Amino acid sequence: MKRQKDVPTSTELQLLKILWTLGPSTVRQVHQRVSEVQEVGYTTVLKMFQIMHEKGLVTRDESSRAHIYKANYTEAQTQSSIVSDMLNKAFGGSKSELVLRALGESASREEIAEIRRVLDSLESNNK
Amino acid sequence: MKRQKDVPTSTELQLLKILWTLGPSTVRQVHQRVSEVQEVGYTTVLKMFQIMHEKGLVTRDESSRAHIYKANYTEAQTQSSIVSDMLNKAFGGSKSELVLRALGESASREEIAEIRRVLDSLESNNK
DNA sequence: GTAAATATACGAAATCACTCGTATAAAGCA
DNA sequence: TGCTTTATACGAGTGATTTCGTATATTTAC
Repeated sequence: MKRQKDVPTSTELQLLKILWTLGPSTVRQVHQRVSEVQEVGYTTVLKMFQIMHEKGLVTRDESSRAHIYKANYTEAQTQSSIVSDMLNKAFGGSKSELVLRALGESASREEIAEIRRVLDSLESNNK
Repeated sequence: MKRQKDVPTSTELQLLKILWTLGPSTVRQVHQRVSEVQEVGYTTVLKMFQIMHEKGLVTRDESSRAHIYKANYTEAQTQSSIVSDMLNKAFGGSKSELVLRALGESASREEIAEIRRVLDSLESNNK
């Protein structure tokens, strides 16, 4: 079996997003951010980071008392993993079908134009 | 919180795919299909369908002894749910970023052309 | 220098996904 | 008729995710 690098769960992704925004952060900093939106215990966030650390989703600097956590993959890398996983599981690898479902029903003229620009740029790069 | 209709798990998706291919089927029929690829107990598949029935992912006809299960959503509807869920969780709703990640690195000229055709067709329909 | 605040570690509970074994009932057949 | 096959129901166990409380250590503040 081809072993896909583990895709982060929803909760993990939520925390990673904060790390991508704030940069390397302490648990307290991240907890404060999460708390603006949702009530959650400090130790819950701590535990999540410990687990994410075990999984290799984050690295940490333990040199000060409050450990500093850092995302181990960029947002782009993580998004690529997620899409690739979904492409295999739900679309039989068909990228055009994925795009069709992403846009179907609700694509604005704006969004379509934006995607054309993405295609143009990909095509000129991959000469 | 906006309640997203529940997205099927990987295992559920695997069984749904078989229903989409075979049409309404008994547990035995689906189990036979799954067994071609992977060893799994009959009652495991049965239980999965019972759970999927509770969740509303499938309906069933109980008029004969062997119940006949039927996917409650089309493959296209399910793919749309999955993409929409992912779009929210990982891409902040940005469809163009999703496309970029789906294609980045590994898009063939072929695939890009196919996606252009999808865009053309969407644009002519949504006049 | 002692009390309060703040840090990590750890264990445990709740829930879900997935697995299967066993009980029981219905059908098929010799 | 009675035995084998085949169906559903149900309970339970494992592993992963997410939650938090408590223990303990360190730092800060008075």
